[in-house]
Amino acid sequence: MTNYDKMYETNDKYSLRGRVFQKLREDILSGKFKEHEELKEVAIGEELGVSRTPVREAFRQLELEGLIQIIPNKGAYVTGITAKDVKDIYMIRSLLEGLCARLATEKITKEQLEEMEENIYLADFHAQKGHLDQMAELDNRFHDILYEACDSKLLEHTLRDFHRYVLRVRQKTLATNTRGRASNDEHRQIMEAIKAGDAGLAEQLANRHMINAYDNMVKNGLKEIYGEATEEATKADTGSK
Amino acid sequence: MTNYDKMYETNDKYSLRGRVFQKLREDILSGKFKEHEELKEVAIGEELGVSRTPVREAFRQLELEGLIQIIPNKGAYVTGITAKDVKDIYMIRSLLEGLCARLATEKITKEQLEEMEENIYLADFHAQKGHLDQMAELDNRFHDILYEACDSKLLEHTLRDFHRYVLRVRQKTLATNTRGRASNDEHRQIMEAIKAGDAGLAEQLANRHMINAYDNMVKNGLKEIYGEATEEATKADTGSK
DNA sequence: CCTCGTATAATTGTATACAACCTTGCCGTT
DNA sequence: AACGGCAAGGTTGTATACAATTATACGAGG
Repeated sequence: MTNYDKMYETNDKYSLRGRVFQKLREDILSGKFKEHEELKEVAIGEELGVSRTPVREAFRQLELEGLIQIIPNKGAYVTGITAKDVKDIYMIRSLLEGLCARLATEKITKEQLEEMEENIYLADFHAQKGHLDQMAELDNRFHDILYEACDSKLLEHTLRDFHRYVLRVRQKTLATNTRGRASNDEHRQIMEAIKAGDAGLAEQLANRHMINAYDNMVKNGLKEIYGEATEEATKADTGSK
Repeated sequence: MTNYDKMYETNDKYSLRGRVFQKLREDILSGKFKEHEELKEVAIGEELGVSRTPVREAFRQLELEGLIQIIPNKGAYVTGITAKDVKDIYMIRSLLEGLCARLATEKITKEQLEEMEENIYLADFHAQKGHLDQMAELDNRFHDILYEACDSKLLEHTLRDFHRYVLRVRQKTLATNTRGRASNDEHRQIMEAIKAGDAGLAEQLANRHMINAYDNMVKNGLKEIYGEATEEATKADTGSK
């Protein structure tokens, strides 16, 4: 859950710790740091030109976000995502994105709805052109709009957490053009349901959207990529008891 | 979401930072620190006999758990829970506890089921006697068992976070004997559905259980207690822009 | 009497020094 | 050659010192 207010961002923007935190999160999610890689305080501090203190504090945040795992007196390691984790996240997200869409139907503002339409329109264009990077960006933004529109700081923050968490995996699997197009069609349906004020339908569609996204990932070989991460993770665990 | 592994606990148990973190969390949830109260690093450090460093790191964890809010260069303040927050949490929990019960139906172990039965049996006893403290404790434990039984570290951790978060409120509102008894009856129904292997029913019942709990809170005057927290929170926000 | 500015105190942010712990590799023993 | 202990190096944990920022109080000016 963590916190869910704006202070958070200002906090991250203007303090060294915040900048280190954001940098490291970015690097982990983008895959610059690989799974189970060790993060050393001094090395990162030197690289960013700061002392260990802000680095350590950033580590604590990363740990709470689930991106790294800190083993006392030993080190900080990038956490691995197992195939089961991804499955669980999509199960949870399916329900919560549904709830979010339902709430958004009542609370969405005119501006948000317009940005959504624009987003879908643009995504159509990029789908035709085969611009995968832009597609991914627009997909992120679509869900972000939805999160904002539900008018629940808590739900918004929770969904954002989960969304961020699977970014690493999604980058590899959404990169198929056919799914990108289908996904955008589903976005359109959700948007139309919200526009029509049909909260129940919007919920159902958002629900389904997640399930489809997951099914697609499984089809494209999620198992092969992250299937064996489980053993390594457990191995790391036993080492510290 | 935060992290969801066991290291977490060992981490908290054996390090100063961990102990400070647990102590402060305990104190906030138990109400020793009131809402919007300022937490000063040196004062807490002296009280616990540690330096500022572990206190600061504990603060970062508490912030990520949503229990305090850190305003840069200003201070750390205990976050307030608004009535809307509580409502949102129960909406989310309703879905996720349902999912949890559904999954648990497939995955629950014999030992867990037995502990559940014992829990309900004991709660019946304490309900008769009017032992409110024990009732609350057993209620916590019932849900914990369910979280463990769903066999999803992620869902377990997420639900635990939310559950912890509303503890502050629940302490005051579950303290009515009639609700305690009704709640335990609902627990029994959920348990029986799981025992019978009816995942759909278990999900529905757990779903309903949360809604009932929330409705009861509203009836018992949740609004009056936490209604005005919103203004104070926003006031605190604007001060830092 | 009120307002604004400045100086001082208090508090957090960061850097660094020291302590505790873990890892690693060498060496001696078996 | 294999095993175990011990020492040295490295890494994290904690404490403390210093810098930067913010709050407070006091006084000058209107």
